[in-house]
Amino acid sequence: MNYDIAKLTVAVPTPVYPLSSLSSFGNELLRRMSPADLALLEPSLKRVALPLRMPLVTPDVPIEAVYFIEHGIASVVARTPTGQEAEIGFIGYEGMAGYSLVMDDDRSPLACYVQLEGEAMRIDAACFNAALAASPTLRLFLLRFVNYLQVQTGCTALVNARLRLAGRLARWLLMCDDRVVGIRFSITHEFLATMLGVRRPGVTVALQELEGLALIRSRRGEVVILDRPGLVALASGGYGVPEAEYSRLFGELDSAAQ
Amino acid sequence: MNYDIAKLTVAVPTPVYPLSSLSSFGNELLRRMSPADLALLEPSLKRVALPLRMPLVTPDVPIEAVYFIEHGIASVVARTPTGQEAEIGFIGYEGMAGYSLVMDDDRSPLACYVQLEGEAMRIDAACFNAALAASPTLRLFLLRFVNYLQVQTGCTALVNARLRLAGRLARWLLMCDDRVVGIRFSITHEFLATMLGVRRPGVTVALQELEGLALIRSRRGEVVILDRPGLVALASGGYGVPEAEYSRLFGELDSAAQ
DNA sequence: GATGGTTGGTACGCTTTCGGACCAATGCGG
DNA sequence: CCGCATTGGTCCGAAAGCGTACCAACCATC
Repeated sequence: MNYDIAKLTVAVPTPVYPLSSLSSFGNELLRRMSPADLALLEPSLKRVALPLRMPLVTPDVPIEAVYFIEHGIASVVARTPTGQEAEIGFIGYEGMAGYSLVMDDDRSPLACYVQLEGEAMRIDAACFNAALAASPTLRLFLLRFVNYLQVQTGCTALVNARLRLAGRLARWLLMCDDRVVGIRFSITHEFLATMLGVRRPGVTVALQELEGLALIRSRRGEVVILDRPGLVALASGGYGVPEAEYSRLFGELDSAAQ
Repeated sequence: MNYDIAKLTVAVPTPVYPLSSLSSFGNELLRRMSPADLALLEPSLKRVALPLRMPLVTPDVPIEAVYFIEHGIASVVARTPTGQEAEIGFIGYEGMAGYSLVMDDDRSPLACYVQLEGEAMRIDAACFNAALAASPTLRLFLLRFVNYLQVQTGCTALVNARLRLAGRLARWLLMCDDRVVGIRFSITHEFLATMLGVRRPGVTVALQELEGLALIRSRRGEVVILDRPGLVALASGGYGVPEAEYSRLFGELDSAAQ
């Protein structure tokens, strides 16, 4: 476990908005939306656990609920009919799963499931849609996240086409590090191979390469980030664009706030 | 030249809506939006030529105008700071360039430019934003296209990770074929290499492979599709998901209507 | 502390793709 | 009709990654 559950229940700093005594959320979208929009959602939000591999969106099935992630990581995944899959979106406490509803659709051909266990604020699709219908500003606000995710997915397509495995792996580790408390996280080679769309032994070798450069430290089922700038350099431009986009759209992430 | 300019000026079938005498558009979004929403946009729409390589969206620069493509093809392209690029979105008469405005953003880190010359209905960003502000239904309608494009980009990321060059090339040719009148189009190997993010000689070899399977016929600066089902099979699942998504969101494309 | 499932490390030959270079064919403009 | 830029075809060695297989290390459980 690489985050502190206890932290979720401790006191938070002085509220800025009247409502914020109720809005001690780890999720950046909930933290940053207007108090009025948050008030619309809040009665229907329920804190739920996100166990490993829990499906949040099932392909071509109506979306049951939206999840504002508090911590942990969910991946948006595309699959070929033959069962090959690759990660095309990476969502942590800065985002939400089930974003298709924001675009007035009720389902998606892409899957989304939990990759690093955590917690989320869950809201039923019906309640969420009602809030969207009631507040144009809520939809516009959440569309910024959709916009960001589109950029992120585009960059994933770019690095998949252009970068070698070590570079793609470095990017993935950086994105994971951005969304996790602390500098280490639990992850298996097998899992990384599925996400990156490569062979498992390839991941082993690539991790060794990164470890040889003293950028990470790799243990059984665990990776420790040692040198972020080094990883960014190795990702050779594949990391940074979506992150800058998020900052532009939402302001800087306060990583200490998580 | 692989489309018929003259066709743009000939009479169209009997209108369904009162407005449709004015709405003889090749663009599917303009054809399918509600008459009221079309009426909002129509006074500001201007038919413009899309010469090869014309930039429609410049990265990190405010979007000047939205282009509803009548024919021809625009590509959304992601670039690394080092200048490597790859195509992450493919837009023809079924879509629009400058879609970031629909998500209430005024710019994008992704470039968009013309890859196959054609024509578009252009509308100034300010006019377009005014129409969006005036009509919630217009935004919801165009969000379906954003949704579709997100799926398409995701599939691009998937095939870039999983498919070999011949498969990715087959997918690209199919997508091109879907958006072009006739079974042939003008394209250089160099250009395809840039789009797919590979070496130019690699494209030459892959095209020969497809030609050897009698799926296409390749001439200098031109490709002819001979066997669509064969290409779909070779793309091994990489083609079809976004296309089905478009049909679900907008109904079947009437390719004869173009 | 034996057992068995999970996870990680390694090896092998093979295919794909790369990077670079070079030349041939094409077709346009003078 | 010639010259030249564009485009396409080919070749080379090298690197990356694949598919497969096998074994070692680790860990939970009994």
